Amino acid sequence: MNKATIYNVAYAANVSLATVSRTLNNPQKVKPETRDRVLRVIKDLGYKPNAFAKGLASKKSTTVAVIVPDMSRASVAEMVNGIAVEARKYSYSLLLYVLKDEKVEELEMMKEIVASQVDGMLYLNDEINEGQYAMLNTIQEEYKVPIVLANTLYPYDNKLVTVCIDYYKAAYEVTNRLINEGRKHIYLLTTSRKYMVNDLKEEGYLKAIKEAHMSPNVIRTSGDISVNTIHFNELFKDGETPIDGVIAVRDSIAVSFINTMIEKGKSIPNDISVFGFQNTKYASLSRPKLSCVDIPINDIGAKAMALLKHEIDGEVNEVKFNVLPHSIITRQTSK
Amino acid sequence: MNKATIYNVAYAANVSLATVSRTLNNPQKVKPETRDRVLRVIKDLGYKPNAFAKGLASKKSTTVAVIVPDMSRASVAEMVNGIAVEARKYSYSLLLYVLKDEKVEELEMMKEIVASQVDGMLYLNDEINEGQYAMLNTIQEEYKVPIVLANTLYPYDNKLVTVCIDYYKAAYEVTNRLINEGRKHIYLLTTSRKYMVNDLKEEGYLKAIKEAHMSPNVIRTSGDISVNTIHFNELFKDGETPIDGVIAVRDSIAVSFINTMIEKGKSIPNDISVFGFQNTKYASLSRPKLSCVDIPINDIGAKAMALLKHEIDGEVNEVKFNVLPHSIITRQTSK
DNA sequence: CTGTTAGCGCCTTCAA
DNA sequence: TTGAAGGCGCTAACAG
Repeated sequence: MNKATIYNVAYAANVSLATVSRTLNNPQKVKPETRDRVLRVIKDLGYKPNAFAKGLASKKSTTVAVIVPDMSRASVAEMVNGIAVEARKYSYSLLLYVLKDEKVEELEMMKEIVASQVDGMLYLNDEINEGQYAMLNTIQEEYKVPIVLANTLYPYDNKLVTVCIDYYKAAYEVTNRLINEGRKHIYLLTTSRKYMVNDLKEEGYLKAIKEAHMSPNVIRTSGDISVNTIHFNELFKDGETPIDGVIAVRDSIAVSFINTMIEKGKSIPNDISVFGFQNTKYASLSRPKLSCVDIPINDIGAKAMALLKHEIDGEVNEVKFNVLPHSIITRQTSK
Repeated sequence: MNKATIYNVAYAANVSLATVSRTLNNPQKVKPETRDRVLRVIKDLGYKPNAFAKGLASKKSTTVAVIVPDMSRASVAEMVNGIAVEARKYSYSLLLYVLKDEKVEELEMMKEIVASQVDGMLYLNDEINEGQYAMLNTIQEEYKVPIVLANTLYPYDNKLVTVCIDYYKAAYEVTNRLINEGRKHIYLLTTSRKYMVNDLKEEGYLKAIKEAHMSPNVIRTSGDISVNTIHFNELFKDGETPIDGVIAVRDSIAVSFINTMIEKGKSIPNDISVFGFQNTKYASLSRPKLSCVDIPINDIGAKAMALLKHEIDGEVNEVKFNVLPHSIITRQTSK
C-alpha cells in the first residue's frame, strides 16, 4: 500500500512532520542523528511524498512539458531520448504532448499545459511561424513559464531560448562540397510543406550556387516516400535531365531519390552525388550508404533541457540562440 | 496570469465554489441557467482548474505513465503516437519514462512513478522476464494501479493485461511462405540479446522448419547495423554457404543483410528471398523494397491505452491477452 | 535544531 | 439546486 503519508513517518520517527519534510528537502537543516532516524523510517515504510500535495504546497512540479509534432519522426524520437536522459539528472519528469492529429487550437492546448502546472516547456517542432512564435512568447510572459525551442527556430526575433544548428551554413557548406567535386547541375530536394529550417537550408544552398554562378534547381516534394518516389520518377522520366548533384533536406528523401535513380540505371555517386541531412539510421541502411550532414540531435535535446532547467532556476540565459556544431559525413554517395 | 482560481470564478458568477466545481464535474447537477452563467465566467476569466489541487482532492490525475525502453526505436515511437491519440480521447495526459541509460533499479523507479500519482501505467518493452513480470504484478496489486503491457508479453502467466500480435504464428506463417516458394535453406536472423517476442518468433520458425523436415539455421546477431554487417560478411564470406531464404526479426536487420548480400553479388529475391518483421519505414526505403510481416504497432498502442482506461474506470478486462491481427506484405524481396 | 500553524486549490459529503 | 465545511498531503514561515 502506498498509504504511508508524511504523518505516518513523523509518528514512527517520533518527530513532527516538518522535520520529515526538512530531511527530504533541506537535509542540512536537520541534526544528523534525527535525519538518519527519519531516513530509516522512510525506507522502512516505503514512503514516497505525494506529488500532488507537494506541488500544491510548493507551486513547483519538477515536471516539464515536451511538445512534439509527431513522435514517429526519427529526429523527434532521438531528441526526446536526449531530453529524457538530461531530465533525469535533475529528477525532472516529462509530460508528453503529441500535436499530431490534434484538432484543438494550439493556444488552448498550451493553456491546458500551463494548468497542468509544469515548470517549463520544451517545444520541438521543425516549423514555427510568426503567429506561433508570438503565441509561445505570450504564454511565456503571461504565465511566467519558461519555454525553450529545440531544433526549430524563428530567425526574426529572439525572445525565446533556442537550440539548433546553423542550417544555413550547413547547406552552404554541403553545396560547396558538391561544387568542389566538380558537379554542375546541383538540385535541392526540399519539402513542399513550409518549414523554417528547410527555408534556411534553401537559402544556404542558393548562396553557394549563386557564388558559383550556377543556376539553382529547387524541387519541392512530399516527405511521404510513396509520393515523392512518383514525383522523382516523373521529373527525371527520360533520364536526360542534366543532374549530377543532390542535397535533400531529409535523409529519407535522399534515400528515396537514390533508389529511384539507381532503378533508372544511374550510378551513385558517379553520375550523381547525393547528400542527406540529419544522419539518421536511414543513412546507414541505404545502399550505397548515404553521405550527409550530421546533426547532433540527441545533444540538441539534452542542451535544450539543460537550458530550460537553468531558466526554471531563475537564471536568465543571456544567449538566446544556441548553435550546436554540425559536421559533414562522407560515406558512399559522394566523393 | 493564471491566477484565476475557483474562488474568483465563484465570486464573479455569484455562486459558491461548490457550484463551480459541480458545473465542471457534474454539470447535470446544476441548474442550466446558473451553469451557463458559471461557464461564461470561466471562459471570461480563462479559468483552468489547478491540476495539483484537483488531483490532491480527487485522488485521480487523468495521467498515465508510459514506460519505454528507448524512444529511438521506430516501433516504440510509433506506438507512442497511437497511445497519444487515444489518450487524448479521454483527456488523459502522458508522463513519459525512458529506461535507456537508467541505472536506478526498476522497482525503485516504478515506486517513484506510483508516487507521481498516475492513474495507470503502460509498459512498452520488447523484453520482459520472470522477475520483471513479478515486479510489475506486485506494483499493480500493492498500489492498485492498473498496468497494461504493449507489444511485449510474458507467456507463462496472465495476470497483466497484454496487447500484442501472435508472433509465434506470424513467424510460422512467414516461414511457410518461404517453404512454399521452394526455398530449401532458410535462416532466421534474430538478436543475440534475449527478447521474449523474438523467442516466440524463433519457435514459430522452428515449428515450420521441423514440419517441412528441414534443418533450422538460427543466427544471433546484434541490432547494431555496423556490427551485424560485419557479422554477415564473415558468416557468408565465401558466398558458398547454401542459403536461399531469410527471416529477420527486425526490418533493419533484414535490410542490413540484404545490403551485405547484394554487395556480394547475390540477387534478391532470386538467390535469396527475404522477409522482415514490423513494416517500418526501413522496409519501404530499402532497395529492393522489403517484404515483411506487418504489425499494427500504432493500433497496439491505441488498444493498450483503451484497455488501460477501461481498467482505470474500474471495469475488469476479462480477456488478459489481446491479440491483434498481423498480415504478411509481399513487396520485392520475396516471390 | 525542531514543532506549530497556516494555507495551496479543489472535491465531496452533509444540510439547507 | 445550492452552500458550508472539512479535508487531501505537503511546504514554509514563524516561534521556540
